[in-house]
Amino acid sequence: MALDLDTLNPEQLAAVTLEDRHALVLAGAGSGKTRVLTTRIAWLVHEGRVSPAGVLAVTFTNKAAREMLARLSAMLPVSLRGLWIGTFHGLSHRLLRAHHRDAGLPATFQIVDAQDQLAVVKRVLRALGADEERFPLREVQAFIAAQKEDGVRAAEVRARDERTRRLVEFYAAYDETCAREGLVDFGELLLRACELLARNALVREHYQARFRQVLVDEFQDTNRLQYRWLKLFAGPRTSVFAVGDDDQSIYAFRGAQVGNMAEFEREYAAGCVIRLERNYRSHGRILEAANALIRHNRRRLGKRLWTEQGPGEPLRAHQAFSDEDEARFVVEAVQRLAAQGVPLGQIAVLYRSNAQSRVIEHALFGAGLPYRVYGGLRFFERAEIKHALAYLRLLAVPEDDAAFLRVVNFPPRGIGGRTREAVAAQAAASAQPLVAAARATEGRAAAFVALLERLREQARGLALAETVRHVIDASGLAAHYRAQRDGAERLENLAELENAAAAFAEEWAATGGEAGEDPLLAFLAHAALESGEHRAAEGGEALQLMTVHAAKGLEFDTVFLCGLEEGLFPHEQSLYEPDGQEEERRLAYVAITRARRRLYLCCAQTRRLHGQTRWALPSRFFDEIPPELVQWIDTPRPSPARAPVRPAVPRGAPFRIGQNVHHPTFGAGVVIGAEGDGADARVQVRFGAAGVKWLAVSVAKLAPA
DNA sequence: CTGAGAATGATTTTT
DNA sequence: TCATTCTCAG
Repeated sequence: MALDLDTLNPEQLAAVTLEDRHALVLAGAGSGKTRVLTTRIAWLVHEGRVSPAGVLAVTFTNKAAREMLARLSAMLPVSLRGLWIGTFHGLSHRLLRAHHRDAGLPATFQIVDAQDQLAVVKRVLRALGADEERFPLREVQAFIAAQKEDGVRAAEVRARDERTRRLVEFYAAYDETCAREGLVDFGELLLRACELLARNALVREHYQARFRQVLVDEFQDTNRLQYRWLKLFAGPRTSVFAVGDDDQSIYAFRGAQVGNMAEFEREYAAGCVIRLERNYRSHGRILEAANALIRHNRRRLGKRLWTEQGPGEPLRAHQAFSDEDEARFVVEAVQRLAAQGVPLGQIAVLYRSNAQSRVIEHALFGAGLPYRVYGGLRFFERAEIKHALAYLRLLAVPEDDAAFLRVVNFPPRGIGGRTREAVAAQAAASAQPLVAAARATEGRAAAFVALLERLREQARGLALAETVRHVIDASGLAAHYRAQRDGAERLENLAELENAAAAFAEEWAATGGEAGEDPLLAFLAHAALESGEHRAAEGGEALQLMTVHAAKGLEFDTVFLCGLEEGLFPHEQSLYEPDGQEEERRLAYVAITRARRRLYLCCAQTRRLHGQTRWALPSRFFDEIPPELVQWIDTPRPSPARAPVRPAVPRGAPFRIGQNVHHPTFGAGVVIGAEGDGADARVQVRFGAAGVKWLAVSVAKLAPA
């Protein structure tokens, strides 16, 4: 695959060969987005407009970064050394390793994933004697992560109430702990990188002068911090090429700001917005359904997909009596398709929430149909892997308290809470890391430290994979799992970790790595930043089961979309979130646009959820798809959904639950409750910063938003 | 310190 | 319903 511009459509070509300026590319589903992005880079380099070292290409996933790099290497005969391509986190990590002193980090700083972060938060809350009833662990963690995603440090949080002030204290203490122990969480990677660039003019100017072309993929998923990150890398002579699709923004709950697209257009790309609306994936009816559905969203930049393929088959819809019947319907339809020769790997079953997979799996298993479920724990997130990694971290950084606590008693060696508390108290009193305090004790804790020191001594001079092997054996992990009845799989995973280390070391040697860096440190960072793909791969012999979120970016010949019911999809939780309904609709849009040829839409009248049987109406999304596109199977078309899950506001009240509203003082909010009617009507509204408030409809200047 | 039962709470999760 | 987390007795 050389650099081939002839097969690009006019819009793609315009984007690829755009003059040197900022641009926003609105790339619809299946419009050849990745191809445009990679061809753009190849074109810039090929034309001599930029050297590979002048390119910064940012993605969200490692998979996307790898794919872009692979395509680029195929298109360009030149060495791509010096090209910075990777995830926001991977690139931030690279920057921070190179400038750790300027960033105020130890050379051996460790990356903690969400799991590790939770453990640190827990430790901090315990140390502060926090009321864990009032401040659940997960909420505190979410608060800290959300603040970082917004680029806000503890000292900068505008705390209006007592509760927030307390949360800020936890946030500050958490950051202090991380700083003391040399730990950096995902948000911190980006925040530190931003602060480094913002404060250090020398570093900033160096990178701004170097990167003449900045390209961003999946721009609709960027959060506030990532937007800032991009602005800091983009100097006065840099062109930013942002590619995204506001209609596929489905990660607001993780801090993504769809508004970044409009903001970017205003701030950078004014007058240079290119729309890729020609779709190469789906048949006409599927696109029409998607277009019709998404038109119900109000906040859009606007886009309408089209295709030169014919209309194709009608969409098929089915309302089953129960979730089990729904699963049976899927199984029977899949069997018919399989009999027609459709490969199972080209069929996907999508659902809103993971809990739905159980029933479907059960039915598939009963029918003997092979399937693969995506989601769940990934390789580097498995307990046995995290344990092994903790030992490795302790080799690299003895003073890593988080790692210490994880394995001090694993495998069990009789060091319980009592001993740990004593060691922790000693460490706190002498302002030392836990290892140092433990070394000074008599007994088991000291013996553990001796074990660590022995391991470190023995690992000296060993290759990375040998070190991993040695640690697994000499730490007692291998023996522990060997003795367990169901430890075989865990042992296999540990063996796989050794393989992963070997593969990593080889890759490391081939690319040279960063000068002077320790391969063990690099491997640990790799493990944290790339927790192992668990997303679907093309082909295969098995049916693919996954959430709609996990399906983003993928495509299948046939898609079954299950559980299209009010309360499930759109999910009832979304009623309480600002713009929740629109996000759910975008999610449905993503689901629909995954299908190439056949799309089945399923719902059930009853569903077992949390042990109870619940009744549900067909999703409102059915009403938003033109009926002439849909063929109902075995079911007369159900009556329109309309009725909300919760009772609506009493008669005559102008607001419905789930509705977005605006208040002159509190700003944007969403109606989450109501009582009374007429002159007494009151509504409960959740505002962003101001929190939840009850407002009298007749008094408050509340307007629909 | 450890294992067994109770309590809990339960969308989505690229890094 | 069910999986994970927490508490308490041995």
